[in-house]
This record gives sequence, structure tokens and C-alpha cells, in this order.
Amino acid sequence: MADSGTQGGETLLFLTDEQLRKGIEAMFFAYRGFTADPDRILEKYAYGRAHHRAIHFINRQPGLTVTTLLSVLGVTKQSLNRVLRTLIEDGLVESRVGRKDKRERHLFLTEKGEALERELSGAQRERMRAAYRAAGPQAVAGFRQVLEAMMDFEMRRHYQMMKDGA
Amino acid sequence: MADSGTQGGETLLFLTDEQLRKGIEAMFFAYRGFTADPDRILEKYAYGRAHHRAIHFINRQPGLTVTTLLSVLGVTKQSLNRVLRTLIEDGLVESRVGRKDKRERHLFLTEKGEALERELSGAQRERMRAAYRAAGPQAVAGFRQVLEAMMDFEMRRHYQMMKDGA
DNA sequence: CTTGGAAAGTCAACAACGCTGACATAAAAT
DNA sequence: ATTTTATGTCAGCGTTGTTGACTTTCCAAG
Repeated sequence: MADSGTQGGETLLFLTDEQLRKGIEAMFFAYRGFTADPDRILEKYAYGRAHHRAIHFINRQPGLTVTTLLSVLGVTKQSLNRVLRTLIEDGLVESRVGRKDKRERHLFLTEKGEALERELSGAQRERMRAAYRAAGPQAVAGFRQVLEAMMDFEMRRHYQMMKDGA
Repeated sequence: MADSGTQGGETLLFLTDEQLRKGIEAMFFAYRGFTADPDRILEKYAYGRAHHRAIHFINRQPGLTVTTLLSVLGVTKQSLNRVLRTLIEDGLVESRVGRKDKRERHLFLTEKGEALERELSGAQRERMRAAYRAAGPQAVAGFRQVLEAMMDFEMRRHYQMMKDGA
């Protein structure tokens, strides 16, 4: 377990513990960069990452229900509710009762919500764009392949659904 | 800004907003998987991610000072101190006064600390190994290239230092 | 040798955001 | 008619981040 490991006689150098550790640390350090820009913007509005995540996915899939959002975000309804309430109170998110099923609440961004979404995703996209550009298209393909393989089953399901349109 | 963008006449399809959005969501979903296994283990010991991070980097660079760890983790000393205190009290971490500079505290894992470190990193490595194996060596290279490019300057400095040995 | 500042530790208070448990309401489904 | 589902709300708690204030230790420069 401590060293490379072989398969069919071929040494798999990229599977050494050292390579894996580098990947683990790369994830840690990169994720901080990934959230740094939005975090700075959110401070201005006294919101946190939870607000950002809610806004992101409501924008991504307008009209999604609270339950759907809950399962995408993987948090409890109490935790999400606290965030949604402030976003609705502040006029960034609109909650509409379902036509067919009146228990459901369908979530939409208001104009104001869309404005914040653009500000947040703009900053995050800029960093991602710079990273993509620096690494090149082939690296980007690999980047996404590894990340997809790292996801839990349930999260991959959501990711795939998002990937191929709402 | 809304579509692909061109450079030198060549269309850069991997830099479309859609591609960037996929990368952003991949990071979000993958990071949850990345932390899922350690989180489950940490629950057993009533520790959190902050404890894991401290343990990881103390193991990575035995004898590092509190200040160094502080800058690697990017948190305040008060926040780190709370975590370190419990780890020291529980006998997972040893804090030794510096020989040259007696103000400095050099941090080491105890036997018990190393045992937990192995349990945590073992689980995390397993997931990373599976993802690496599924994606292949070329994808792994790209994965790391993009992540490196995504880091803040200061974090990349730490990452590079770690990369080339303590 | 005195003093300035760095390193470390501590205390208090607070905020974001996870969690559980309990409970209420409305409406769909059986 | 009853059960289940979707949602919302209240109360309380834990982890982990923050700021601010203050102390002790001790190296190093004046």
C-alpha cells in the first residue's frame, strides 16, 4: 500500500501515495481560491457561502422546488430555510406556490437576485477562466474527469442532470 | 462575455461560460465527496475538519511552528489554538518549545495522533485513488494543473513547498 | 541593559451554518 | 378518512470562523 502498485505488469506511477497526497493538498488549497472571490463579495451584503450556493442553483434551474434544492445542497431543511428566508425577505428570491401541487414552493431569482448572481458568478468565472486558460483544454478535460470520479453517487447524479440542461 | 471568446482567430471552446459553470459545479460537488469520508471518521472522535487539517499538515511537516501552520491553514491563531488545545489535551499532538527560539512551539504527532492521521488519510487516499484510476494518468496531470492555477499566490507558495519535500 | 516587537497563549463575545428534535399546516395520495 | 409528503417554524446546540484586548516570553537592536 505504501508504494506505486502495479497492474498487468505496468507500474502505475500516478497512483503512488505521494501522488495521491499531492492531489489531496491541491484540492484543499485550490478550494480556498475557488471560494475566495465570492466570499469577499458576500461580505459586503452580510451573506455567506450558503446564500451563494442557494442563489447559484436557483439561477441554474429557475422554478426548482425547495425539496429539490435541499437534495442538491445536501443540507437540512432548517439550515436551508434560514438562508432562504433572508433571501426572500431581502427581495432576492421569490417563492411561488405550485400550480399543480400547492404544497410545493418554486424558487426564482428576482432582478435583484440575478444581479447578485451575476456579480458572484462573474468573479468565480474569472478565476476559473484564468485557471483554464493557463492549463489548456486537455488539462481542463482531465480536471473535470477526476472531479466527476471523486463525487458521491448522489452528487454525481445532480451534476449530470445539471450538465445536460435543466 | 457571454460566449466563447476567440484568440488569434482560434475559437476557445473550453472557455465558454457554460464550460466554466460546469467546472464551478464540479468543484462544488467533488469537494463534498472529498471531505465525506474523513468527516464520517471524525464524527467518531467528536472532531471536525479543522482538526483533520491540523493533523494533516503536522504529519506532513513534523516540527513546524504554530505560526507556519497558521499561515498554511489561513485561519486566526485563536481559531487554530482552540483546535490545537484539544488535540494536545487528547494526546494526539505534542508541542515542544523551540531550542533556538524558545517562544516558538514545534508541533509533532504522537503515536496516537499518527494512528488517526493514517485512518483519515487512508480513507481520503482511497477515494482519490479510485478517482485517479478511473480518470487515468493524463487526466490526473490536467486535474493538478488546473487546481494549481486556481490557487491564490500565497496558497500556491505553500503547495509548492509541500510538493518538493519539507 | 533597556526597549521594541515578534511569537505565543488566553479570555470574551459574536456570527455563519451545520445539526437534531418537536410541532403545525396544507394538500396530495391511498 | 387516514396517511404521507412538502413546507415552515421554534428552540437549542456544536464547530469553526471572526475581532478585540491583554499577558507572557524572549530575541534582537539600539
